[in-house]
Amino acid sequence: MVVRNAVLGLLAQRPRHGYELRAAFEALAGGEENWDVKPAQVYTTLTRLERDGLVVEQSVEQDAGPEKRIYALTAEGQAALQDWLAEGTPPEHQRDEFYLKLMLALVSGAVDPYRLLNTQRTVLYRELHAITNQRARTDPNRELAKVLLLNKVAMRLEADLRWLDMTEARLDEIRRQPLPEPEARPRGRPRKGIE
Amino acid sequence: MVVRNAVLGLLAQRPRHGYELRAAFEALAGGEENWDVKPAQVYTTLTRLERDGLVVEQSVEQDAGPEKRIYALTAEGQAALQDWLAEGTPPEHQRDEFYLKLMLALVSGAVDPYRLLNTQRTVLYRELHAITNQRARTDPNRELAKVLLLNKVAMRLEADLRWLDMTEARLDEIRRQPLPEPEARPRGRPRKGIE
DNA sequence: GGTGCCATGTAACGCGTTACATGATTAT
DNA sequence: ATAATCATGTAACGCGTTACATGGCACC
Repeated sequence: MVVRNAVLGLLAQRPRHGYELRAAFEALAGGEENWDVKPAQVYTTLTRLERDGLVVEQSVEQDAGPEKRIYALTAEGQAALQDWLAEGTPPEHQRDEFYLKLMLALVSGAVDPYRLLNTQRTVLYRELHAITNQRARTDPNRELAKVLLLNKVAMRLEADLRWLDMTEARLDEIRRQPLPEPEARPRGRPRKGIE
Repeated sequence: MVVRNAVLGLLAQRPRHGYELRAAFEALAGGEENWDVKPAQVYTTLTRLERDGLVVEQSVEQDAGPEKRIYALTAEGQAALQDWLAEGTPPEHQRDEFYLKLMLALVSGAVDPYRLLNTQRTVLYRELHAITNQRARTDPNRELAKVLLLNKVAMRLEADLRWLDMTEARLDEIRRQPLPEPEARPRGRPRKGIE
């Protein structure tokens, strides 16, 4: 969904061909080490967008090199882009992988939960360190956008690290708790009216 | 990937059938309002896990009701689970949707970036408010795990809100900057040796 | 008899990845 | 030559969603 709309946004700026879209996307998203879009995705996305009438193949250029299929936004495409930009962006799912992993470690008993927390702390610290270094090497006068992105990532990592400490302090309490057993719910009794 | 491994974790605790897995997963992950796994995903996941030898169909029970196909972990499945739990969890992609949206608003000129920031601030505040209320209604003695999850989400939202303020303060500077134009790169000249 | 829960699936599609395949141009 | 960049795709698969389909049981 994000890539699809990003393609629309870049075509709103000016018509482009697939290869160019890929490069432009990665430049905006913070470089290929951060968000690597595969060619296959770009071309299939363009095919679907054309099929859905959000984009048209404007022309095929060929100036000393391979042919370039140039796409442009349609009115429908412009509208779709505007809708997407106007919408609020839902805080990308609290489908939290690490939290679940910790819970599964507790119920399955397969690994030591304290080891899990320590491993994760190391991962986050390393990542934070890498991000901080990268930020220090980035010139805020020429690449302010990138610095802002790095700040966002760093702030999230710091929040997650604080959470790890908090959670470790409470871990013994969680272990003493019975974990939720949903199959204990009574059968066949409607429960809608209660809530 | 997460659901797949979560299924392994729940089967490590004890053999279960699909419907039961779904309920158990949602109980662990913080309720269906937070992470809703569709039946289709559970059953297709089980099929693939069985095909890959991580899980076997142990038996088919039928005690006064529909039949239940009960699955159990294999040794391979146990090993796969342990690998997953032992691995660090990569900080789920800095593929940040809102950041990209903001950049696209700037390059496409389709909407006012300040409006974007304000909309997002409202979204995050509302979400934070909802989470805080939910946390206040949750008994930390009976559902400590859920409280911890809510804390994590709240801490991230607070970090994102602080970032929004920071970014708004810098927005005029970003607007004055030329955005990266990757197609300005010279053609056909190798660039690996430079980096 | 209707509603709602228990329990199982299939089909079709979107998004994303990996691997494969082709062919032109340009720098060394 | 050969390596790298420019430029386009197809095929197969995994994950996830929506929609559809089936059937038994329990409660009112």
